Amino acid sequence: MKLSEKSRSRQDYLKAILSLELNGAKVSTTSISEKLKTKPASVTGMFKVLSDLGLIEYIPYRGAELTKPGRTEAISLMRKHRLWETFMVENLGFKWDEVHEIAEQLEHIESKELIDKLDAYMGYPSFDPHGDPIPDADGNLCDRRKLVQVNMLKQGDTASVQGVLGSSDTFLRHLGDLGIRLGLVFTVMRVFEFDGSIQVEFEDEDWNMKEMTWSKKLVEQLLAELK
Amino acid sequence: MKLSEKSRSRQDYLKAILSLELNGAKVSTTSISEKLKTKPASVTGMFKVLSDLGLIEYIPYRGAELTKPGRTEAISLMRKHRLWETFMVENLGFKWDEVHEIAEQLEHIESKELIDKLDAYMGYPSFDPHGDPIPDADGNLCDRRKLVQVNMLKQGDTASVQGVLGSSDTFLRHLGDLGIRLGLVFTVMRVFEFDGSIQVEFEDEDWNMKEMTWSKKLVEQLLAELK
DNA sequence: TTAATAAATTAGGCATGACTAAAACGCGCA
DNA sequence: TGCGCGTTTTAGTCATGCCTAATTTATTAA
Ligand SMILES: [Mn+2]
Ligand SMILES: [Mn+2]
Ligand SMILES: [Mn+2]
Ligand SMILES: [Mn+2]
Repeated sequence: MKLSEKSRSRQDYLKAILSLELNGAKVSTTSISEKLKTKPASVTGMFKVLSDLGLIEYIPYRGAELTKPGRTEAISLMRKHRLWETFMVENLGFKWDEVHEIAEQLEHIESKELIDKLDAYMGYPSFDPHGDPIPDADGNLCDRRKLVQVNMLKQGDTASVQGVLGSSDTFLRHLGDLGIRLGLVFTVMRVFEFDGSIQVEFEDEDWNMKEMTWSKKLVEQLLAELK
Repeated sequence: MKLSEKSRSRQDYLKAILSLELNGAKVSTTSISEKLKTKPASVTGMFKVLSDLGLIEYIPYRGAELTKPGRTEAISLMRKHRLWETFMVENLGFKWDEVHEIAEQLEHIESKELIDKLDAYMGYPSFDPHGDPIPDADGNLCDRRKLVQVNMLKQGDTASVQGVLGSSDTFLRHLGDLGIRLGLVFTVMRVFEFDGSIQVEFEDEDWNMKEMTWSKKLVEQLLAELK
């Protein structure tokens, strides 16, 4: 077995494992195969490779866990992913639903100098366009901003959109269609118990006050910061 | 054979073929294998693949030639390579000898939107940090700036450093060691017939006039624009 | 305690893109 | 015309990472 080899595939597995661990979920071959759109049998094979490389602790039929080096690598990938996303949105003018797939590629560029200089160039941002925290150059990961799901808000609350749960492009695109963007300040006018939807009021791009009703499904995935 | 597949390997072959064609050299399996640090037998294999994909015209024992689609793809790679190099030097503060290897990775990122927005962000630069022209979004490649090799200059000529021949990192690093950078304005004081070296005068970073003797090997690879 | 079921692993293949060694080719020169 | 040598291709392997199908294991319910 050739040690010390990096590869896009291995790195995507490490990232997927980290993501499940951060959610407190069990890292099974099935859960990983769903995330990466492969098959459980393929995951078993990769678990062996990563285990031989010392990047995960793998007990057959029991699941996997990142080792110190594995976690370091995974966090570095997360850092790169989020910094590139931030660059694309803040500097290049992409919308927040357009950058995930491209960052999925950019995160594999091997150069610590590059990512650290990009970080400095942007002034060391703390959060990516989806509200997720960006690990610093030493791999320190701060908590997600103390945000609340919008469905927890009560009538009269004023808050600003600061993130989303998950990273579904269709959801982000839907938000875009409705004119919901990061930083949008809105006030909860009414909460409908019947279907869990809420009526909100906010200023649109043309400075006009606008009323809108957000569905239960939408507000459950939308994160905001209370004013 | 799975058509329509992109891959880093195939793309590097296309770039290597384009580079040889632009130099007017014959595209043989040996020449490509030297450029890519593979073996001629491997090149034969890849020539077949690229030929099946319609990206090159390949006649066994005769060599290869880019087709229209192949050339388009290769020029797009060249565009991406040079734009990323420019970004790293102009925006991130890299030196011109540090960016080639990283651009070798970045050029494979698949996203026309990304590279076009990066191009716009930088104000549509025409030349990369090594003086090479950057193809535009439609694949139009203008000529290299009409530069002269420094060994062709005569006593009393004043010129500015605008590029290098080839892309050897050791050469670029050597230039850096001597304080020779893009845009440096210098005057030829003497030309030594004996060994082809020339004595020049220029202002260093601290605004002091500085004299230096450049070797024949150095000035042959250094390109400048006459004032 | 055992049987059924769901999850995970093994076995066997395939595609890509490298490699080495051996055979075939093509071109210049006698 | 034909020989010789350097170039190129072919043949056969290997590593990676994916797949499907068959088998094994863990867990849960009877
Ligand atoms: Mn990725
Ligand atoms: Mn993100
Ligand atoms: Mn490359
Ligand atoms: Mn260049």
